[in-house]
Formats: sequence, structure tokens, C-alpha cells
Amino acid sequence: MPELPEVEVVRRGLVNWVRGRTITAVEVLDPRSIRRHALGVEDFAGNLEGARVLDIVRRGKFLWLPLADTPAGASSAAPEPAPAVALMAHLGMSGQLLMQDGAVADEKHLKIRLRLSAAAGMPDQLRFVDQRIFGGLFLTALIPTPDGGPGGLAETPLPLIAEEAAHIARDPLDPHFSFDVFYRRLRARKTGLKRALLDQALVSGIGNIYADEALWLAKLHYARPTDTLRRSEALRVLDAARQVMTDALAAGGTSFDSLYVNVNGASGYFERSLNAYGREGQECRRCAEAGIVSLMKREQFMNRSSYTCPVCQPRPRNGRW
DNA sequence: AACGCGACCTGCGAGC
DNA sequence: TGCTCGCAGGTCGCGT
Repeated sequence: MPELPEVEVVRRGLVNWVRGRTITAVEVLDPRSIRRHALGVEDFAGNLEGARVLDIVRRGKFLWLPLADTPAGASSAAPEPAPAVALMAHLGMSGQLLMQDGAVADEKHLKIRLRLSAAAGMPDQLRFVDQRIFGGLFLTALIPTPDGGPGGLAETPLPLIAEEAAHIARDPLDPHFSFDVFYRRLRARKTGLKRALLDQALVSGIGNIYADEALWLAKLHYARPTDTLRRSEALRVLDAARQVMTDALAAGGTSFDSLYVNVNGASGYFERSLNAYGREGQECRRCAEAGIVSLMKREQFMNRSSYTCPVCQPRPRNGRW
């Protein structure tokens, strides 16, 4: 479910509620939610208990919490040593990280409960709730970034990246994102534009909703061959992705139901702003403004739905577009 | 390298 | 009422 804006909403919530606190107890209610932690439940819990959360970092849809195993201020003069391990979270299709008071009943799909050191006016539990279990938590090493830049968006960025996220590219909201690198790699591909936008190794953070929204805004078709894209067109679709994700973030993310919520359980309001995704059979808003009636079309592509306007996002013809 | 597919899961609404 | 089907915001790994 969550794409970059939704994960960033969660990151900001965790900065407010969890940063600096110590994990005091860990309950894994469903081991499937830590299946990516190869060493199992005991190792997972044992390593987390007593760890202090230094920061919350995000690249694309991956979120991780660099950890320290020493109490804050243990060595008053010496600077904080660089963290070596992080708690990784990926929300998959239906994962939620929720701050809850201990008095609140367990959610139906509560999978992992982290108890936190007491903090005035703040809930004492961080809960991982996940209906479909495609997401999960696990521990991962922090390794130097290949380019020496920050691993991702953080309050105090470090040139370290979670090993399990090292294979994905920077996302369009990352200040170190390089359009030139993106464009060169895009042109070298023999594939369609939407497939490329969804490839987290090329550009991260974009999922099925925002890919369709970005393509609509840029007036480009999902099947447009990437090796024919002009620089201006690539820039247009990337800027469109940036814009739609920035707008979604400002609205608190996109949610169609209670499945996607921020750390306080509130839904985002971006659904009403969607121009393409989920609008099958409804008028294309841009065409309507120009006095043209064009109905948005839904097609199967990559085993999922793609929404386009047949008038302003025409399908590329063979060799021409 | 690219692509298609299955696997990993639960739940909801539509249709019969 | 209950059954099956298709569908859902993601990622990973395998075969061709």
C-alpha cells in the first residue's frame, strides 16, 4: 500500500515519538513478520532490548532506525560512535507502525510490539500491525554508502546505509538524487516507461499509484520505450513524480481506507487529489478543462492496473509516438 | 539484461 | 446464506 509519501509520513511521526527512546521489551506475536531476520525471534528480540533509537532514515519505501547499545550520555565528552546496526521496517502492502498506549486493546493484525522507555505525554508502545504480512521488521547492518553521500533522508544524515536497502537507488525527493545518472540509466534500458519507474533499482519510492499519477501529469504513456525518451520528457516525468509525491506528503499521504494511517492512526487526504489512479470510466480532468470528453481507461499491465487517458496519453505506435 | 510468473498473505465486494 | 473469483498501495527469486 504505502509508497514514498506514506512512508515519509510515518518517518516524521517516528522522529517525534520514538527518536532518542530505548526499546525495553520486544514481543513477536507472529514470527512471519520477521521472516527476513534470518537468525530468528530470540536473536531479534535479544538484540533490540536495551537498544536506543538514534534516528529514523528513509530511502524510497525502506525505513530504518540506526541503533546504539549504550544509554544516552554514557560517555559525556566522547562523541556518539557511529551506529553499526539498524532496525529495518518495510510496510509492504498493508504494514502500519502505530504509537499506542498500553491500555489500548491489541489490533486484530498486531504482529510485533516494542515497549519503549517512558517519555512524558507519549505512548509507551510502538506496534507493527500488518494484515497481509508482506511487510516486516528485521535487523540489518549499516554499511558505508558507495558514493559517500547520506544513506537516505534523516534528521542527522550519516554516510551509512542499511545493507538490505543498499541495492535500491535514491528517490526523487533525495537531495543527492542525480537526474543525469537517472537519465543515462533510463536511456540504456530496453523497456517501457512505467516498468522503469517502478524499478526501485533505477529510482526508488514510486509505486503503482504515483507512477500512474506522474505519467498522467507528464502526458506520457506507460508503454513508451525508455530508449526513445528525450531528456526533456524524462525530466517532465521525474518532475511530475516529485510534484505529486510532494503534494501527497503535504496532504498526509493517500489512503482509501483504514489500512493506511500515520503513526497516530489518522488517514491521509490525498485520494481526492488523484487524477488517474482508480478513475476508470471517469472524465480526464485535463481534457475536460479543454472541453474534450475523454474517459479514463484501466488496463492490465505487469499484473496490476494502469490508468491512462486515451486522448492526452496516447499509446506509442510502433517506432513512433 | 529483460521479462513473466509464482510466492508470500488476508480480506473485501461482486456475482452466482 | 455461502461459495468462488478477482482485486488490492510491494518485493523477491527463479526460470527462460
